[in-house]
Amino acid sequence: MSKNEFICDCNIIHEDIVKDTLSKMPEDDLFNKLAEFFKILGDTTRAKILFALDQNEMCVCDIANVLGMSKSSISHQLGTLRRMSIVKCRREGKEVYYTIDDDHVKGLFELGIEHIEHK
Amino acid sequence: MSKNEFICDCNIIHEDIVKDTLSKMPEDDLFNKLAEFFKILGDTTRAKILFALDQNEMCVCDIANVLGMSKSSISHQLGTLRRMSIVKCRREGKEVYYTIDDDHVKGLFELGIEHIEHK
DNA sequence: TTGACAATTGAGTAGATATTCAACTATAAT
DNA sequence: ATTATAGTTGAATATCTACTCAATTGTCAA
Repeated sequence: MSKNEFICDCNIIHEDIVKDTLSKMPEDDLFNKLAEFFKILGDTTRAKILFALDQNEMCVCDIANVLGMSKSSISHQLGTLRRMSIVKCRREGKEVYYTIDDDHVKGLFELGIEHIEHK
Repeated sequence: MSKNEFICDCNIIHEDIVKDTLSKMPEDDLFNKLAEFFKILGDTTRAKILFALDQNEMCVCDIANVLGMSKSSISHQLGTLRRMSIVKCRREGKEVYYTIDDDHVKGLFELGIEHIEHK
């Protein structure tokens, strides 16, 4: 009597396949972290910000102008990217300059573009 | 007088940097497609489904049991994955069997896990 | 110190989306 | 034909999240 019987509304059809798959499934924590990571690029604005920062280090106003969006919305997004350690920033006078702080972002872009081109 | 003046609420601070970045930005369409692609793995349920299907071809009920979720919610997610050509299915009697139909999904998982481990 | 501008932040809002529920289709077995 | 099971689908709901707006902080210059 598996735990799933209380949550799931249907029968197991191939016991062996289900058992095998279950034995290979990583723990929930990994999937949560994975999903959190992919959500980062799963938003047009963040994708643009990161692509732009991959070209040049930039301050908030300049990023806002590149994307044609409000300073506030850009700052909010940069905040979430900062909290996730995807970007880092340094203050220089009145401006705050942002750069990418994660080596895997570029790889993600490349895979994503490959996917789009091959479909 | 750029188009952005009407949308953006702040001044360009480094004209040269902004111009350079703008010249390197791909068109919106690419970012929309990229974001759409990354959203796929940006959800715990879909990430689990795809990981599971990467282990074994499976029917809907078996997937539901592996994840401990309802048949309906799994079917809904499989529907969106199908519409995006990320998975494909074949019917065999009463069951419908799903497999992954995109070569880049595995690469995404690997990059994602790498990111998590190196942080 | 005062004014101006860059940036951040919290609250509120509107739009997106994942799950549930119920109805429905498809197939197989009796 | 009827019944049972696998799967799909649409509508409703509840949650999440991106942006706006307004207020605030930090820094520089006069």
